[in-house]
Amino acid sequence: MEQLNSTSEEKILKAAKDVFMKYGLYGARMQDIADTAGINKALLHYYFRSKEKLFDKIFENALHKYFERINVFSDSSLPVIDQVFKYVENSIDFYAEYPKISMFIIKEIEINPELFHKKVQVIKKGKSIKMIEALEKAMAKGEIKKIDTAMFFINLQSLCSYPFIAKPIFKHSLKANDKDYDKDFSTGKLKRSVKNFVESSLSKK
Amino acid sequence: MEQLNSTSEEKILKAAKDVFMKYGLYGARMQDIADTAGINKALLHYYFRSKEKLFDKIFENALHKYFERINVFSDSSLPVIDQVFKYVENSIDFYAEYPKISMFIIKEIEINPELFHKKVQVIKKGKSIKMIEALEKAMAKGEIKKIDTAMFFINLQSLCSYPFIAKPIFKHSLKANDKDYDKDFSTGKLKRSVKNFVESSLSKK
DNA sequence: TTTTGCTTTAACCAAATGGTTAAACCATAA
DNA sequence: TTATGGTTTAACCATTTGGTTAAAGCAAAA
Repeated sequence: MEQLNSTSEEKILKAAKDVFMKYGLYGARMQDIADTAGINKALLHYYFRSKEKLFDKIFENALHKYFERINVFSDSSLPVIDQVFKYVENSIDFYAEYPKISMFIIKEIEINPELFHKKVQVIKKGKSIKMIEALEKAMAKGEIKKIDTAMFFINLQSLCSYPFIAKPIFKHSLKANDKDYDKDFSTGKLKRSVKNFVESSLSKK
Repeated sequence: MEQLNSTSEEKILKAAKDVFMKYGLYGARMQDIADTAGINKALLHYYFRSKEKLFDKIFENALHKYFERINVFSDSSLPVIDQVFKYVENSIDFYAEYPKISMFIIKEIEINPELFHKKVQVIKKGKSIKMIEALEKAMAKGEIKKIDTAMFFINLQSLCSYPFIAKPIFKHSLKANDKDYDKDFSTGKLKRSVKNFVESSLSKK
């Protein structure tokens, strides 16, 4: 659990990430973070003056990672559909690696919307979502079906991230059906089904 | 905020639901619940002996409501696709009314999986998901495409519930695109796009 | 070796937290 | 009117919480 080859500060950040993501700002306990990091509680306050300061760092990291991912969209010469395919692959790989990140952000927005808005303004600085822009261009050129791009974006995000968020529920619900969730739910299968959705949503025939 | 025409017990349950759903078991404060209910903190312990007992009641109610919904599937003489359409409508109406319910359950499973498993066993008693059974029957009869029913179920749940969970994020992300989220994101529009997904996933041609 | 400066700790502290208690309140029945 | 029994409260209590402090470790420079 405790990585020996890392500094106290790194151990703290790792532990804080885990504990804050599980319990949120209010639910998390400094003692819990200290124990998880395998260090003294006073050392937390030596490196990060307060709970809020430490949380801030974790939350900011999560926001950066999340919005970086959501806004990557290659502007290569490939057809838009293939670019969306690529986006789906990257997204699913990302959520497989950080399954709790979107829940964490959503939960904390609910509790402290002002903090979120302030921070996101810094991160995004008026940038709009590249994929939506690309889709609208392609639509204007008649390369894809006429669709509601915002709704398409919402659907896509739903398909890519909810399976990881709700894994614990699905695991239980589907087990009753005598299927092994972890076997059924390979990211490969998910990618294929989301790509099917993209295809039927965008492809003209 | 405080409903005058309700007993103290009802006021407490309503307040506890709100506070627990927002902060979780650990993050919630009894004083906060008392204040929200507009009553004395000692009265909480008069009606529900402890924080855990009160939480238990709220969590159980949520589980019941959630699994009741997820397993309703009419066995009328309609074609399966129409039945799935109906299911989509009901689901989206349900999540519009209780947008935080799935997040609440997911979060608490993460923290206390044993409690969840114990409670769900009581609620579900070996029942498997009716929709999946119906789809498999229809598939055997050749009425619909050959699909992975479990994955279809996951996709469907994702499309129906994530938009409500992630509303705060989407609201922000899409505003940059100069669109009014609440106007764009009517449940009507969502229903239509999810039905499109159902159609293209199940319909044979 | 001694000094310097960063790191880590044990022992505290004040405030907040879940929970208790005994008394006050208040409608109804005797 | 006066018991009666459920309801509500203020005043507490023990424990936990975030946070501080002063001293101890400890590696590298002098």
